[in-house]
Amino acid sequence: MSNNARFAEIAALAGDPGRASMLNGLMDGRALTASELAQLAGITAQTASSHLTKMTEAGLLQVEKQGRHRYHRLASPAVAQMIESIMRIAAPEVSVKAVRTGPRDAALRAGRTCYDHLAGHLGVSITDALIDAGHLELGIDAGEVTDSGLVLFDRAGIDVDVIAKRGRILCRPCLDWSERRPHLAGAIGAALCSHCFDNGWIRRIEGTRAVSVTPNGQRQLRETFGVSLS
Amino acid sequence: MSNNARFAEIAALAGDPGRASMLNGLMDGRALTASELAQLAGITAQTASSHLTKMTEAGLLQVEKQGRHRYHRLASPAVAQMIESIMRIAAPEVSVKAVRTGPRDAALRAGRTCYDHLAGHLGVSITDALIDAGHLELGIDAGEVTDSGLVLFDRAGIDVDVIAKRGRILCRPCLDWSERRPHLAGAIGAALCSHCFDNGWIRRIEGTRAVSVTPNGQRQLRETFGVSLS
DNA sequence: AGAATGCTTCGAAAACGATCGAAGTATCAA
DNA sequence: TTGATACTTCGATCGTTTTCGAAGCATTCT
Repeated sequence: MSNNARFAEIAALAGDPGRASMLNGLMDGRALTASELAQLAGITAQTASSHLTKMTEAGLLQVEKQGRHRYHRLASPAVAQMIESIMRIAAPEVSVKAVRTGPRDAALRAGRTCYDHLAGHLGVSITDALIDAGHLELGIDAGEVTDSGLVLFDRAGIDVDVIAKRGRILCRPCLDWSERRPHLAGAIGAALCSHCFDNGWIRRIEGTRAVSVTPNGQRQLRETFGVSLS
Repeated sequence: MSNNARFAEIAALAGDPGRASMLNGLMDGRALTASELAQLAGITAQTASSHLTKMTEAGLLQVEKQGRHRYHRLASPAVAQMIESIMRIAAPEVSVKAVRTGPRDAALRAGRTCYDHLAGHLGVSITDALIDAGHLELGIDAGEVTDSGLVLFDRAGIDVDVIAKRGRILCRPCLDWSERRPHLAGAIGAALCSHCFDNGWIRRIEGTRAVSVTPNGQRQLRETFGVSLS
């Protein structure tokens, strides 16, 4: 198959509403069953199954069989990045009189996971606080944790040395589609996200990839990282 | 229109072989006419016109009318990045007994432009030379020009200060689909590419985005940047 | 003015892919 | 073993999209 045909094939896979919904649903890095994905996309199990087969064969997804369940997840961070980059083009301009499309959407804008790190107002706020304090440098395409940042993370109980050894880029920016500004991604972004979940600072809003900040989380984020969520 | 529907719409646009060819043809940042794009994609002018209209309406392309010609270009670097990210997923694994699919393909692998910077063996070789000499640090997701690199570029006649002020990321990596390793992109990558063209170090191979290195270019690249093209 | 070029619009034919009901396989539970 | 759940495969239908010939409009050339 020619290179170009394969390009079109991959893009076309993401270009079906049903499949797009499923890919979106997997953007938080979780592995979901075929039924869950079917419901999420609003299609029958048969249709979903056919879609999932195609996407798996094309290398977009990975399946893990576990008893009578089949867990599907994005095949790699590269796939998540592809989805993000499409989302960035697809995200409507944030107009002055932007239509708020409902409470569910508002929650997503407030805070959500993006593959394995934090996004939305929450993610950008944390990122901004780290940059303002000189712990982080972040552009649209590249980023770096400063020495003071390394100290800070270490003090917070996030062992950067261990994380850095996993052969994954430590620190990279990810352009937020709702805020249209970069937030922290990469291994350190993922570690920070886990840390927030593990310590009960944030909690997932059932059935979505939106997250809410607990009162304790709000305090801890302010005290540890200087984050103020307006 | 829901967010998800628009995502699917964008991806579907890239998911047609004809349109994919055209987008690929525009990846070097040039603006091409509708006829050129039609020929490139191997379709009739009518079909191309319909495709181009759709992509322009969706915000993927920009048109510039000039007399009886209509020049089409990618609407933004973000679109180029989206295409790159899809290409990264679509690029077949480089197997040991990879099939060389012809001389035209070989030329592309040897050297080409990628949006506005250099890619292929040429691009990666330059990038490697800069990294080896300590002028550049580059990962898969992030990169930085070192102090010695700044001096080097300045001495070569590339004014980094001026470039840096254009509000574009100075230095970022771009994963090469043929070499599957990062090459230099961002503003400095674009400047370096222009510099090579302007000084006659490289020349575009008519009708493709492949470039050939002139004998003088080969010498200059070696002397200035320590590049050895094997 | 008349002819040629570049491109778009219209309309019809053909191809393709999504969808779901029905039936089949695998796993689990009791 | 029996029944339920999770998922896949098959087959037919139906809607969408691509495609290109033909005709139309705009611009440039002579």
